[in-house]
Amino acid sequence: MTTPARRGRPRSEGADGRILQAAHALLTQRGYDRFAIDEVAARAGVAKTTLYRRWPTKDHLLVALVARIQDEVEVADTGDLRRDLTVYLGAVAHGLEGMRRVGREAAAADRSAGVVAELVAAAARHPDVGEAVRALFARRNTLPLRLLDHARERGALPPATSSEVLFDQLAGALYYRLLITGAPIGADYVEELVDQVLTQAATPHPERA
Amino acid sequence: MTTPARRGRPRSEGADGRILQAAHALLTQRGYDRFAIDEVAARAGVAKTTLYRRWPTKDHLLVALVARIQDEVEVADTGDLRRDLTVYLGAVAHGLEGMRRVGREAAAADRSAGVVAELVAAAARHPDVGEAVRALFARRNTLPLRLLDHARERGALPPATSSEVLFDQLAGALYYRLLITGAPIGADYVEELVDQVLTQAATPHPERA
DNA sequence: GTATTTACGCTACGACAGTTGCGTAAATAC
DNA sequence: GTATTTACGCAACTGTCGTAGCGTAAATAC
Repeated sequence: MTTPARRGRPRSEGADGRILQAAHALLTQRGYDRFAIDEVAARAGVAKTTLYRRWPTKDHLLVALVARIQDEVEVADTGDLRRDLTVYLGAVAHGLEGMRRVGREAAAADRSAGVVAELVAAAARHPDVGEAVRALFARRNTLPLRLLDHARERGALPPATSSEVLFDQLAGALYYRLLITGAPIGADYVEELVDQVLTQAATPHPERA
Repeated sequence: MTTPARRGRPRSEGADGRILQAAHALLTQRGYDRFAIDEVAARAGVAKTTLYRRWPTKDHLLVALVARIQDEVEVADTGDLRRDLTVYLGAVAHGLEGMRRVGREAAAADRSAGVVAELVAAAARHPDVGEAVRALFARRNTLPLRLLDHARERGALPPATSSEVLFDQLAGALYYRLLITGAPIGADYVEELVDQVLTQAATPHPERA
């Protein structure tokens, strides 16, 4: 992994790290719309132009920050689908509730989707940011998707079940509440959601002749 | 509904309409981040300050626009749940795909969530905008929720089913794909989604002793 | 050594959101 | 009529994102 000895002046050692660190501090303190790029640059001890050479817009910087913050969510595959799903989705929901409070006084505790909404908008504004965000989520979702695959293989889900669609249902419900309805997504809701999906999947009833 | 004869100079007749019309035209032409408030005011023939007296931020104006654009989605309750859901969600998905293209050259056709993403961000930035958006969706969702209630009552869904949670699953899947994964939400996907939810709900299988 | 390449810091600038202050217009209250 | 209240238009201003130009610093190529 040695650098192949580029041509001109090398990039300032550690500037990236100092910028991200300063940006992270300001983001968590004030939120996305109330911190200025100029201030990030000043705190990091670099010129604003240097920052822009690395991240061409504030939106790009945001993705880099979120990708950094986002801690990996553990995925246990114990064979108890209900339990595994509840644990996993509970962790996701908890993480999202945390994102909600980034840059707000805890007292606020309103129903805003916070920084996740900004991330979504950033992805919509710039194609390359969108690509990066989608890659982030694709990577994050591989393990839970595999969890559903295994469940289907061992007969815990109907054989015709599509893991992708089922995952859309589960994750979608959480993001829908976070971003659209603003409804809370606590542990109790996650349990109800998983319960309903799996109970549905196990209870026969009329219709569908 | 006669005006109670207010005190001072009345608001300029029709200014609201002209502003909204001008803003709508610019929004559909260029998209949210590439049209300027100054330009809207100029086209509407009012001073910028007059516009700001009505909508305190660009985000507020956006909600007013979307609320205006959003056509009511028909909800048929024929007794055939699968069909009714497919039709309803198909219309919603079609509307969302339309929102995706607002302000973009048709050629682009990328995976951006477009104006919906901006709406979500606007809701996250201002508490009152969030309130308005949530009211918009609550109103929009009453009929489909009733549809699910009826289905449960006549035994087409398990009696323990929560309409709210089920609706989160369905609508959530669509918005999740629109806003997060960028995956298409065409008629084929809607059919697969409804099919899977209802097939799950009708097919017994092991697990859940 | 000199030439070249790439990054840096700095200053100035353009575009746009949103604000402020002020003079004026259009209504009601008396 | 005059006083009061509310809206309007206009112009100037601030804050912030992002860009452009330029001189300089630190590396490699020869």
